[in-house]
Amino acid sequence: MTQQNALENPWVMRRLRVAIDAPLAASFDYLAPADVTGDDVGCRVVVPFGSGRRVGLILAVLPLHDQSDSSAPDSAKLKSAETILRDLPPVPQDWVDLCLFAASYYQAAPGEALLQAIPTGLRKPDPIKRRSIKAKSIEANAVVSRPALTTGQSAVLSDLLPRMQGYSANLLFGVTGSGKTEVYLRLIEAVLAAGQQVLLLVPEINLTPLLEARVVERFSSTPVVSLHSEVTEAARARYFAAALTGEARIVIGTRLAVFTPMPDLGLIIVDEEHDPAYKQLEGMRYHARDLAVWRARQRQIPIVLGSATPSPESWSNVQSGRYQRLDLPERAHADAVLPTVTLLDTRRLTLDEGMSSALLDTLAQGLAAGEQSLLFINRRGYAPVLTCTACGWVSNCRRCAAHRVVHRLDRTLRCHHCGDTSPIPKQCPDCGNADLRPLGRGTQRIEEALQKHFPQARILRVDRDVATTRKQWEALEAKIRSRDVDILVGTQMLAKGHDFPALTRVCVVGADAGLFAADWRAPERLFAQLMQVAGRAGRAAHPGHVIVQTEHPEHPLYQCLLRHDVPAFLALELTERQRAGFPPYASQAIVRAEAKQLDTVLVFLKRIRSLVSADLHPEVFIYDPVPMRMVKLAGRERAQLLIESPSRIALQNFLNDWLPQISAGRGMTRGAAPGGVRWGIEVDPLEC
DNA sequence: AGCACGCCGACT
DNA sequence: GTCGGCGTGCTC
Repeated sequence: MTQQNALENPWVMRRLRVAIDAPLAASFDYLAPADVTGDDVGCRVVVPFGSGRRVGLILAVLPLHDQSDSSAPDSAKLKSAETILRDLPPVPQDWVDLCLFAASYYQAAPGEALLQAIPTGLRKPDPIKRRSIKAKSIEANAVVSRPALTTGQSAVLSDLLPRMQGYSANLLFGVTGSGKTEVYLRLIEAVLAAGQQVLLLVPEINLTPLLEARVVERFSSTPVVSLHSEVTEAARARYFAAALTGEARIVIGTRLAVFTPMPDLGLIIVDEEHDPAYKQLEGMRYHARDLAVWRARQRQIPIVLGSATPSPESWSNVQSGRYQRLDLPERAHADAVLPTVTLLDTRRLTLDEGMSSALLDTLAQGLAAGEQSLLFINRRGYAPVLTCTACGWVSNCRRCAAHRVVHRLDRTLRCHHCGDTSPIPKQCPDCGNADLRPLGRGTQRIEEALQKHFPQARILRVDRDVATTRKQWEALEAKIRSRDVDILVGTQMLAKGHDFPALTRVCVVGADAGLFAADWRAPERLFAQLMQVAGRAGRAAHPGHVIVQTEHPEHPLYQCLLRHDVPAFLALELTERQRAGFPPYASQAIVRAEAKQLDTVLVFLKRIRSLVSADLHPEVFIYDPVPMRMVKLAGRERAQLLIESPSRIALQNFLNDWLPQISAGRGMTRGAAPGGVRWGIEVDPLEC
C-alpha cells in the first residue's frame, strides 16, 4: 500500500508530527485521532505533553510506521493526540517556512518559533469563540481627499508602482516631513486594488498612532487590524484569525506582526527601518526588519524600508546593490525649510543647571514669539545619581552595576534597570551626613530649573514616567497640539511620531554621552535621534532653529548634523565599521550567561568555548569570555562570549555544530547549566 | 521552558 | 518529626 493510500484509508492508524512550544530541537509524534485527514497539516492540536496538556501545531500527517524517518520514535511509545482544532483554517506552508527559517537562523527551537507566532489566546487547549472583525471605519464610504503628490513622491511612485509584482527590496530615504507616509498610502492603495494584503510594520505603535490613523482614515472601507503590546489577547487572537482567513486586508503592527499569516500578502512596508525596537530581546531574539526582507523574497513581493536616517546595514545593502535606494529629497510643505543647526561650544561657557545663556535666550525668544520650544535631554528622572558630600557614598543599586536615579516628585531612588525603588534617604546611609547632593541632570531637574527661570511659562515634561500608556501619550500630545504648552522637556520619546506645528525651537543638552560610549552603535542611535528631534522644528511655515550644546563641536557626527548630511554620516560609520571588522563586514553571535557568581559564569563560558576544535571552523573567531558591561543585573552576574566570522554561512555552520554540544546532545538552544547558570544565544546582536 | 522527583535546613 | 529549598532530568 502506498503512503498516499494509507492516508486515505480510515482503518489505518496515522501519526501526527507536532511542534510544541519548548526549547527543544525535536518535534513530537502522536497517534492521530480517527478523524484525521491530510488537510489537518497546519492545524492546532491538543496533545498530552509531560505531565500536562499543550496546544501544538501539526507539521505532518504520516503513516504510523514511518519508514521514511529512521529516527522517528517507535509507534509503541506514542501517546494519543486529543483534539484537532479546526476552528481556523490551517496556517499556510509559507508561514510555517518563515517560522522555521527564523528558528534556524536565530538558533531557536522550531516549536518555539512556530508557537510564539500564534497568539496565546489560540494556544489554550480550549477552543476560542470567533467574532468577525469589523473594519475600523470612521464612516463607511467617507470621502478622503488624496493630497497632490510632490515631484519627489511622484518620481518614487513611478519607479515603484510598475514593480509591484515580484521581489524587490527598496530603501525609501527621506527626511522627516518629506512625505514618506503618502508614498506608503499610494502603494497600499495599488496593492489593495490588486486584491492583495499589506503588512505595515512600525517600531512602537503606542507612540506613533498618527501613521495608523492615516491608514485607517484613507482606507475607511477596508478591514484594518493592528497588533501591538496594548492589544488584548482576545483581540490579538481575533486579528490573527482575520489575517489568516484574508478578512483583514491591512495589518499594522510592531515587530511581532512580522509573523502574521497572510495568504494574499502582496507588500511589506517597514517604517523607520533603522529603529532598534525591531529587535526582539526576549526568547527568540529576531530582527523583524530582517525577517520581513526574507519574507518578501520568499513571497516574491516588494518590500519598502523607510527612514530619514537609514541603518548602516541597509545603507550597505544599497551600496552592494541588494536594495534599491529611492530618495524623497524635499519637505512636503513647499514653504518648509530644514531647520538651522547651531553648535554651542560649552567649554568656555558658564552654565546654569547645564544650560547656557544662549540656550535660555533662545527659549525666551520662543516665549516672546508665542511659539513652542523643545528641550531634549535623553535622561529621565531628576539626577542620574545621589552622592554624599562627606564620604563619597553614591546611590548604587544593590542588585545591578548601576546608579539609582533620583526622582524628585515621589522622593525615590529608582534603578532604571531592575526597577528597584526606595525613598530618598534623609542622611547618608554610610556616614550619617545630611548633605546629600544630586549629581548631573535629568528631565525633572531641567523642568524644575526652567520653571524657576520662566515662572510664567507653561512647561510640560514628556518621558516614560509621565507617558507610560498610549492614552497618557495621546492626552499629552493633544495638549501640545492645542498650544497649551510653551516649553516641552523630554526624552527621545518626543523625537518620534507627530509633528507639532507650533514648535520652532529645539535645544539639545547632554548629547555628548553618545559620542564616546562603549557601545559602538551609540553614535548612530544618537545621530538618528538628533536628526529626528531636529526634524520636529519648523515643519509648517515658520523656520526652525536647533541648538546643540556640546563640548565637541568639531566631532564629525555634529558636523554631519549641521549640514543635514545623512549620507556623509553613514559613509563615516561604514568606513569605521569596515576598519574595525564590525557588521555588516562581519557576522556576530553572542552567548550570554548569568549566575549568582561571575566566576561560575566565566567557567561555564570557558568550558563551552573549548567544545569545538578551532581547526574545524577556520573562518570563525571566538573571543575570550568577558563580563558584560553591566556585570550585575537584578542580582545576577553576567558574562558573554562573542563569536565573529567574515562569513554569515560559516558562522551559521559553526553554531549548528557547536550549540547542540552545550546541552549534551539534547538539542537545546538555551537553558540551564550546573551551578545555576542560565544561558542563551543571540544572532546579529545589536549590543555587544 | 515547565514540571516532577529527590535529598538537606528551619518550623508546627 | 514535616514543609520546602532548587539541582537534575525528561518531555513523543
